[in-house]
Amino acid sequence: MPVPKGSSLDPDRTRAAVLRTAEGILYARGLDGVGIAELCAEAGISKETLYRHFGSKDGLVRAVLEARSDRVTRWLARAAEDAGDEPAAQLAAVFDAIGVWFDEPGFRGCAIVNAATQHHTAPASTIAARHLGRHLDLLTAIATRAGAANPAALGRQLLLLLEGAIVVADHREGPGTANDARDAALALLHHATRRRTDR
Amino acid sequence: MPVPKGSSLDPDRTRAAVLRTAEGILYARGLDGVGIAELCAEAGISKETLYRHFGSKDGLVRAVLEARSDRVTRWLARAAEDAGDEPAAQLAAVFDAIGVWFDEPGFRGCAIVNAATQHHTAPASTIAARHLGRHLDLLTAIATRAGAANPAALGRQLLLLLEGAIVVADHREGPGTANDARDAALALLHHATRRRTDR
DNA sequence: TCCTGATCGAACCGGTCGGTTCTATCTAAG
DNA sequence: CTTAGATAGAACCGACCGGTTCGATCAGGA
Repeated sequence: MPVPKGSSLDPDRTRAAVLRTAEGILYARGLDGVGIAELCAEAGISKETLYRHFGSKDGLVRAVLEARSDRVTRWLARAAEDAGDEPAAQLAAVFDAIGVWFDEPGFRGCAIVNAATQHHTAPASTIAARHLGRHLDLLTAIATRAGAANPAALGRQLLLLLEGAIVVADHREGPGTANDARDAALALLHHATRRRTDR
Repeated sequence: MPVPKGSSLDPDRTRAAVLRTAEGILYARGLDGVGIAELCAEAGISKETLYRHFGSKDGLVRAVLEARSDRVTRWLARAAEDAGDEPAAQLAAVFDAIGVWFDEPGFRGCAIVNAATQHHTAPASTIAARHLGRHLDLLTAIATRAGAANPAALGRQLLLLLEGAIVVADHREGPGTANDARDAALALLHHATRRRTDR
């Protein structure tokens, strides 16, 4: 038996389920590649219910992107944590994690960056800027713990590798992109933490 | 006096002008952000003329992206050539060139990659893969001339920096992105060409 | 028991889309 | 001069869009 017409058993559960469904479809087909009618049908709710929950398609997109950014950020931070206390190991773990992601079926690049590319305006662009900032924070923290001479600069360089790897993995063949990024990241880390007397 | 109704003075000129106009609008507003009616109006041609020249909106997009890829590729290669014979100087020149590009008003990231992100299908994705391959060729050539131990690997790493810089410059504030990429690129070059005995 | 509110399903709205076709008109070649 | 081809401009097509509204239906609380 499908869903009856009356009140849902749990509004928060419904909302979360809608977000999860919409996230998958919007990621796979793009922000403009799917209409709200189809999103509602896939999520099993009516347009009126979606409208009350999210106000508009833009509101739904905003909620989806924010949830996704939160989850990705936690996922990367967790990957670093689980790699132990060595900064170099943490950095390698981050790039190994995205390597696994690249190989997953349906990989289409970073959903938040893609959204900002499609709608170069709020809310997507705002969320994307914050999303990159979160990645930068993680990488800069690793650079700091590694004792880099200029942790902020190294963090920004590592961010370039992270985002570049996602773009290249999305638009080019070849499974080695994450490994290339990891090698480059470790080389930069090594370079930035090298003692002056080693030169 | 606008354009009369009869045959154009030069079909090739007209086609090139349409491509130039369409490229600017499609880059600024996105593939789905503008209809062919507006493109025709801006280019000063009728829909029927555009249809005969390009067959469809997809055909127009393909022609625009191919022209853009050709031009960008020549522009980067020229930047490297003009920097002299030193591989390190050529590499720095490439990233300095994109730094100038980042600061131009209306910068919106790489038009080809953006298009492939919006329409994750042919022709955009095909052209994007080839576009990245062209960049890779240029960077690998520099790595080879620099005497890198593994020029192919270094080229791929440099490509990550190039594409990452474009993405970060597009979606984050701050004017130093190209400099960060250049510094990282030179560090990687240095690392890859370092003699074993220097370690 | 009887409301109140949430929900579905469907119809509807104005607008835009890519694409097609028609006619009047102009140019350039024969 | 004649004619074949290219063009502008406009109407038109079916489809889809995001968003709104309405009635029927159902659950849970008073």
